[in-house]
Amino acid sequence: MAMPSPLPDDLAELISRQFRLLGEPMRLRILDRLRSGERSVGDLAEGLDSTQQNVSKHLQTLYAAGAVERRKDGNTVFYSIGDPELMAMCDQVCASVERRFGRMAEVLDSIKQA
Amino acid sequence: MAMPSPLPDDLAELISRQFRLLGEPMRLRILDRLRSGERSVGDLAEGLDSTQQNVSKHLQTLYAAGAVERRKDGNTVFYSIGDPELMAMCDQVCASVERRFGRMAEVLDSIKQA
DNA sequence: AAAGCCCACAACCATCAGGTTGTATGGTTG
DNA sequence: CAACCATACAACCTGATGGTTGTGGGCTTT
Repeated sequence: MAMPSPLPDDLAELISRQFRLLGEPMRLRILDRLRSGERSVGDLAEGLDSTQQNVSKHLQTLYAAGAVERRKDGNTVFYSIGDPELMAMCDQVCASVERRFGRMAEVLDSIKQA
Repeated sequence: MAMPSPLPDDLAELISRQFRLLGEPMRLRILDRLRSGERSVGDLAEGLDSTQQNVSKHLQTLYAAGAVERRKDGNTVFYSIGDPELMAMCDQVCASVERRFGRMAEVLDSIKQA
């Protein structure tokens, strides 16, 4: 399924919103931690060396977008991956970045040899 | 190829930068117009109902990231898609958004019937 | 019931990036 | 050479957003 052309303004807005969701390092790092299974807010905050409030805020954003799921147990809340498709996209971009850096490394090597 | 876990801060920064590149409606719309072939800056500006300066600025951003290519002919500059992989990602997210809205439509219908 | 823990909400600040306006640069045309 | 055109550059304003701080609200434990 492809994008309709010309891309309507409101659809562009929706798509860009999805990309912006993944356009913050902290959110990517949160999602990364969730790959190994569900985690509590405090657990994430500690592991990511951030504040509970900040992590909670980002989790709200991710949750509102359907990127993560919630499970409440006692007074702790566990979050987990809610959209495997988004994770696949992260992998895809990560691979792209690594390829790009691979090419950069080759260029640097060729310069070094000259 | 998957993301390394735990995701290093600098890699998270690089990946998020890629997502942010596509996180602006105007850039998505520019890329969309380029799907049908190379376009000049003024051409794009007119079609997108924006200013030449604004479109040019976004094109610089896209170019710096390798998302588009430049070709100069006389005193006009033609831009074209530089990274088909990014376009595939746009399609992917667009499809995801449409699926999501499809589900929303279903829910709304079920509510309406109740 | 009192204290403590975990999380969410709200207000604030600082930063960043998109849009606009004005202008410079480089190439073409008369 | 002068006028003109297309593009790029720079300065500015403003809205959006990430991070911090303070606090409130559940739930658990003793």
